[in-house]
Amino acid sequence: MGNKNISMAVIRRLPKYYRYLADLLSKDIQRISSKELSDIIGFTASQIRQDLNNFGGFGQQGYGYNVEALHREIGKILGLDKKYNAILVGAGNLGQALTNYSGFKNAGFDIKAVFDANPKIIGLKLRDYEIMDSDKLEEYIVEHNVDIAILCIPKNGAQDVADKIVNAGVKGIWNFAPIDLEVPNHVIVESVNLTESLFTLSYLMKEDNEI
Amino acid sequence: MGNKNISMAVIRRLPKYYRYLADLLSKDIQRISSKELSDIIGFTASQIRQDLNNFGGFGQQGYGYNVEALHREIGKILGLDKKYNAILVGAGNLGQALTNYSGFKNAGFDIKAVFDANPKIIGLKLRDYEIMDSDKLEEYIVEHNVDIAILCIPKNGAQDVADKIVNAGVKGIWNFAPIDLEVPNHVIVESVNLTESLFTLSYLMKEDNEI
DNA sequence: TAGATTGTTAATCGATTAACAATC
DNA sequence: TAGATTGTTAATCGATTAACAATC
Repeated sequence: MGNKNISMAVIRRLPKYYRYLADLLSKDIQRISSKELSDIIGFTASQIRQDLNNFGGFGQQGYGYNVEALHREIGKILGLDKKYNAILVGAGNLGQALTNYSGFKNAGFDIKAVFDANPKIIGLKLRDYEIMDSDKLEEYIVEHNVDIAILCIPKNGAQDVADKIVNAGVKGIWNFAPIDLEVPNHVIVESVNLTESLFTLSYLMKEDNEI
Repeated sequence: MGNKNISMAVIRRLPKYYRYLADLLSKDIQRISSKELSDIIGFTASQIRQDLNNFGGFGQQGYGYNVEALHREIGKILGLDKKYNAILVGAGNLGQALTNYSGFKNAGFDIKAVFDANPKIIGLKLRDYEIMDSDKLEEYIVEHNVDIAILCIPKNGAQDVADKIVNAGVKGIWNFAPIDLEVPNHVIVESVNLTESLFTLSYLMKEDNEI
């Protein structure tokens, strides 16, 4: 229950609301109207009210929204109060960078272990983690109740790894491999495709030149 | 000219077409119909034909599309044949990882220099680059005709850096700072917001649990 | 109370899908 | 030629914006 079939367009705006509300909070601003929020966030006031009303009536006529309460509510909607066990697979450059990424704790993701298939780095220390052999992936997932995997591995083999970890019980994947993973319906994949982002920038720069 | 006011929805599908066509090419597949492409890429055949026809009639009735020609054309549409001078600002974990990112050369982005504001790492070697002082940013941009900057810096100060580099002549920014940069109309910003992506994953995992 | 602003319905806009004539 | 499949127009669907009664 609770799911009124919210569109992805709305969902992807939620983190932005959350971020701007945190900014307001840090400036000790206590209330805000949809009009004022519109001015700083760039969505229309109408859209803001529509978006929020998908989840509840958080505002008050004649007053607007209480910044702290709305921030807290959106945090709950985003599931930031939930805790998940996570692992990181692929301790290359990007994987190492993400291991240091502070965002995980805000999202309630607890990185329990780091894996790699390269014998040259297995056993090495990376921050608080000793890099483990990818062969141990399934065993570890089952034993430690891992919910989420962060995949920082090359395109080749990514689907194989996804199959294995999903089989072992992983329910969500933050995917940095440049491939569209195929997973069962109950598994969530959120992909960050750097190449697609870069190519989009390339396209937009070209367009600009042409105008 | 050439810009028929293509929607962002279409633009963000282009890199995906390009990637799937490259896959087909590597499998020596020479022709493909919108129906067959639909089956592997997941968009409807109708959408594929609509998308492509924004840029020209690349197909042939009764035959379909020539994979190699279409791949090449989309590469041109994406501006991958164009060359740009780029710099990377912020040689922290993520900046270091991106310095090693092979995608830049495919997009025609030539990283000319790496900058950081931290005195402790200025002067150190990072791959082929000696990390330069961010104080030299504007001077360097003007002298070396830098078109594009990759920003891997913290939220605080990101807008200041953006203002400076735009002022010095940068026309495009690949932004990893978790902030919506304000830039003049002629400057393109493409942002990768890891926190927003992670929060989206958090939301989707929660939703699934509720169903 | 009067003014402000929400929550929500209705109108508009844009994107996706369906249909089919054109044509290879 | 007959069959296949495009390019393109028309229909549908969904998302955004506008409007306003409800109400704090």
